[in-house]
Amino acid sequence: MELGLSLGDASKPHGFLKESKNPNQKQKPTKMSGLDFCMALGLNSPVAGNYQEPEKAQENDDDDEDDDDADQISQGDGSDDNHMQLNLLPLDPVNPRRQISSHLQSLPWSSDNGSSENGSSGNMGLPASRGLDVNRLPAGEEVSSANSVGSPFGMYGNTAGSGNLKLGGNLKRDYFETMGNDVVEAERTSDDDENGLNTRKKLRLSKEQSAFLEESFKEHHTLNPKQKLALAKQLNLRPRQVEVWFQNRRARTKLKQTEVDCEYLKRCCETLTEENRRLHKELQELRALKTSNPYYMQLPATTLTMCPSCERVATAAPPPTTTSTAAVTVAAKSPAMDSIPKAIPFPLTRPRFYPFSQNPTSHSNQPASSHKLNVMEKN
DNA sequence: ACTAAAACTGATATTACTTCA
DNA sequence: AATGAAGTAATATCAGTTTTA
Repeated sequence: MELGLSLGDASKPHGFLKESKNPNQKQKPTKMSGLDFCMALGLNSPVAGNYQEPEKAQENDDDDEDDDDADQISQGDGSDDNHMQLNLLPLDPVNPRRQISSHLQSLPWSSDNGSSENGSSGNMGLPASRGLDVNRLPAGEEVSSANSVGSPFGMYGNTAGSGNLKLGGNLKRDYFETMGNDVVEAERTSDDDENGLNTRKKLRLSKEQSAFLEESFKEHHTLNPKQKLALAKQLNLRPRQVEVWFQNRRARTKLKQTEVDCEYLKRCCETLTEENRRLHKELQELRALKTSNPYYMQLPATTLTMCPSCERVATAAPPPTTTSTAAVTVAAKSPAMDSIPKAIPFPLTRPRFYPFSQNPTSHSNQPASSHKLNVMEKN
């Protein structure tokens, strides 16, 4: 197996990435010239899953513990069996983000790989932390979760899925996160290599981890990079796992909220439907009243009032002393009554003022037909 | 077989930076 | 030299999907 990846390094004849995507960038006197991006790998082993580079990276980490500012990594044991070379960009003093990326690439990859034993720790009885050491990160720099852990060499431990480096889109995330997964994968399946298992293993979070994440989620639904790293370290997880957990947790919250909203809207719909049905019934009563009492519409002015308690329109003549305001004023012989539609379009809103408001309980249980009709004759 | 959850993928928005007119 | 527009890269987040215990 042999993989090569080169950007702009003429000494590496990997032609598939020689040209920049952006034609403009080819014209730029870029700082990358001379030392761009170069990865080369030669593996004689037919089973790439057997690749043990992460452990080597761990050793390298131990040796270079103090070399935090290394901006270039060359990996490889010099043997013919495993060729590794990784030349990365120097730190860009102008662009912090790129500086971060470069710096992170220079971080000891195996910080997450070395100790998988379940040693005790002071963190909630969880295994001893093997996460990324935040103290190694430059102060003030924000680090994305995507590339904060994992070794790029781990990707070569996965023959099934890796090898086709995607360009564009979430290149960096895909690139480093995939490799991060593969690192863990290589770590986890080191015992299963003989089975050729390269499928991803899903880690079930422990109850303690989930509970701690839940508590954190109660405080804030999103994490800044520092919080993410701190949580990851505390829970002995990769920052990517913490990030994914929060993403899924937000999705679950949103889904639940959607269900609640849906239920509420369903109830609203039922209520409105019932009200619509009731109003239709009242309308029929009014029409019946109109036909049964031909003199009714000859009144010069008619005031129909609605009971505030039972919300029905009164249909009987009012006592002479009634002075309530009109809910609906209908001029006699006016086309108003005739203009009441046969079918009331939905939604039908209820009247917002109740002329019986002074004493609504006196007739609240009376049927609509027995209600008093407040008719105020102007003349 | 089903489900919940972990993980992945593609799209999009934002921000910072570089280049160029 | 200053400046704004355009292009690019890095990053975060989300919606949808896949995978797995």
